[in-house]
Order: sequence, then structure tokens, then C-alpha cells
Amino acid sequence: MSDTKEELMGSAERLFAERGFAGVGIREIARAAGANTAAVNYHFESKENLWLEIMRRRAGPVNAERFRRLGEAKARAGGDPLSLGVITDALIGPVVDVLIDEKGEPDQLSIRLMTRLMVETPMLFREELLEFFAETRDRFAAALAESLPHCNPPEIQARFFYLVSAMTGLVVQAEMLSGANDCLPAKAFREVLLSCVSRTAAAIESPILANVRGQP
Amino acid sequence: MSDTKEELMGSAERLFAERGFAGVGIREIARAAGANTAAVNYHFESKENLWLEIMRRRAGPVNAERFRRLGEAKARAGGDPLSLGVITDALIGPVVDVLIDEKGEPDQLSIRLMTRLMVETPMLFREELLEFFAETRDRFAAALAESLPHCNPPEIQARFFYLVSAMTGLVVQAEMLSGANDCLPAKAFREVLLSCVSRTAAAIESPILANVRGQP
DNA sequence: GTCTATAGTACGATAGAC
DNA sequence: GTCTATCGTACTATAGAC
Repeated sequence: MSDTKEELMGSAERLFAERGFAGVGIREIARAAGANTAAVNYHFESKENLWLEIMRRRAGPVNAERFRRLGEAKARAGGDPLSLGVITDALIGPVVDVLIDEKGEPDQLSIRLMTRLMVETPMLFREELLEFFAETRDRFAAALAESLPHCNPPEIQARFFYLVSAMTGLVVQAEMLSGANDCLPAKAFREVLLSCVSRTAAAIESPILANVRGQP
Repeated sequence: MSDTKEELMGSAERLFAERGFAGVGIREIARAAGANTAAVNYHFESKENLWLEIMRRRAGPVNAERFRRLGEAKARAGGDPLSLGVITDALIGPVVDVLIDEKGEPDQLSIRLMTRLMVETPMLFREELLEFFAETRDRFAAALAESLPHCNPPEIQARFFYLVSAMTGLVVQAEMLSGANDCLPAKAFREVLLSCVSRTAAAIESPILANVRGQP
């Protein structure tokens, strides 16, 4: 990949993270990369495609790590079904790792970029999103079904939905958490996120179907 | 409030829901409302202010219902601390209700609007957001502390963070759930969301601090 | 592979008529 | 309270030189 293309993706990530897809123009992306406006269209064909390339470049390694953890856990388990904790960690753990820098503190760029990617991609590129994550969905739904043999497909789907929604909330609210200096030191950022992963595993253990107030 | 102002807020809600703050121009908002561009600046002073007025109008009743549920539960409990399930329902239940129309099916406009409001407001209007939700934060953090007397402030804060992040994920992913016709009928939409509320209550019951893989 | 130049359109805000 | 008209700026995309 050419230097210019690399630079363009870098400045696009920074700007998209701060202001979202519609909030940034290709002129500004090119200027920040020290390139010309036309270079964006040459390398990416369109602004839409630039967004998708960023999404794939960021989400690809996350999915790879998910599959690595799932495969490793399966190897360790022999033929036994996996625990829900292990499945939850394999799905959400790799995302949490992206939000944390090498010192264990919040990585603001990644937090904001992942937030934008997770919220705006479904609205702008529904088809491409579903295609890109089809394998992840299928493999984790299958793992859940194996670990919950007494659950029918809607129950599996409801639990998978909880996993995805809990992961999404973690990413979106990670920025508020990183900016809250109430009584949480920056060192606790990672601990709190990891505790949320474990809590999510506990949440899908529960066979709950009714709500706490008791309505049907 | 004048008819024109009402119309402008309505069309702004619809357009912001679809394309976000930066994705919509005041010209288009005015056109959709059958008014002139200048009417937006007359009634709201700026596009930013229009967004904030929409946020307050949508979030105000949600907060009111939260306080109502919390107050009702406290009255019912006498002086005893509330269960975590009741606190969770008081905080998240009113948001879930907004996502569902009178037939119990997904309300696409509200789902998308709440998503945009929850994700973009913290990034664009951090100060105003914190001020608007200060009372909610304080009252629910206090209720949690009363119900978890053995927890220190960071532990309370970590649980409160989980509540907020689970709620955020529910809203953001509600759209994907409403569009998934795999094996979930539209009638199940409400059931799944409510089951997520109960699961979240179960999640914050847990005294978990370490993650499932056992690292520090 | 990167540039200049430009086409065609949209942006937010405001001044001033009515 | 709502309009027209307009300022200055920004937008995506493309054609064509180098």
C-alpha cells in the first residue's frame, strides 16, 4: 500500500472518530494527510468506500482474535460444550482490548472510532455489515446453541442479542467512563471493562424470560 | 408553541434520526416542515440548539418516569433498600417503553432517534448532557449504594456504569433486532428487550471482579 | 500516482421586507 | 412570525495535465 493511501486512512480514522461519517469532508481528510482531494477518490473510489475499508481493517483483526479464542477454547474443552463465560470472553474480550492502550489506559481514538463504526455502519451500510459479520454471527450462535442444548432457537437468539448489545454499550459508554474522574483512576479502566464482560456472561446464564415487575 | 415550531421539531426528529446531526441541513429540515430556512434560526437560534431542544423534550419524560418508578418502589418498600431488579427496571424500563409502539412492535423512528441522541450528544454537547442527567445519575447511584451497603464507591460506580452501558447497547442494537426476521416475530420484540432488562439486573447482582480467563 | 482546476450543489447564518 | 435574498464557505466527484 502506498504511503499516501496509508496517510489518508490514518487521517480519515482520526477525523471520522471525532465527527462521524457526515461530519467530515474528503477535502479535510486529504489536507490532514498532506495529499490532494482527488487522491481520496483515486485510492478509495468514494468516501463510502473509504469508510468501509477502515471498518474492515479495524474489525478484521478483532474477528480473527475472536475465532482464535473460540478455537483455543474448543481445543482445550475436547468435545465438551464451552462455558458461557468463555464464549462471552471470546466475543467481547477482543473488542475491549482494542479500547485499551499498551499502558492499560483508555485509547481515546479507538474508543471513538469503534463507537462511530458500530453505530453508523449499520445505518449507512447494512448489507455490507451483515455480510462482513455473517461468519462471526454463525459461529458464535452455534457455540451458544451447543452450550445451551435445552434452549430453542429464539432463546439462543435472545441471548446472542444480549451479548451483542452489551458489547455495543461497553464501547459507546467507554468514552464517558474514561472521562469520569469521580473516584475511578485511569488504572481501573481496564478492570471495569473486564468486569463488565464477566457480568455479561452471568447475564446470559440466567433463564430469565419475564421482567422484574411481573407483567406478561 | 407555534405550529411552525412544532412542525420544525417533528421534521428535525425524523431527519436527525435517519442521518444524524451532521447529516442533515437546516434547509432540508425547514423544507420538510413546509417552512423557510430562516424559521429554524428564528425559533431555535441555531442548529445546535434545535438538537438540544429535541434531546430535552425526548429525555425529559423518560427521566420523569424513572423518578416515578423509583419513588413508587421506595414507597412500597417502606424504609428497606430496593432490590437491584427494581432499580434496574426504573432506570432502563422507561427507555425500553419508548422503543415500542402502542401495538408492542418496534417504533423505528424512536429507536433511531434515541440511538443518535445517546451517541452524538455526548460527543457534541458534553457539558449540557452531564448537567441534564446529573439528577438521574445522583439519584440512581444513591439507590444503588443503599441496596449494596457492602460495596465501596468504585464498586457502586462500576455497577452504575454497567447499567448505563447495557441500556445504551439495548437502544443501539434494537434496530438490528427489529430488522432480524430470522426466527423472532415482531411480537417478540418487546419480550426480548424486557428479558434484557432482567438479565442486566442479574448482571449487577454478581460480585464479579476478575474476568473469566483468570488474569489479574 | 498525484496533481490543478472546476462543475454543480449544499451548507449555516443573517439582514431586512412584510 | 414568516418570508426572500444573499454572504461566504464547504461539499463530492471528475476531467485532464504531468
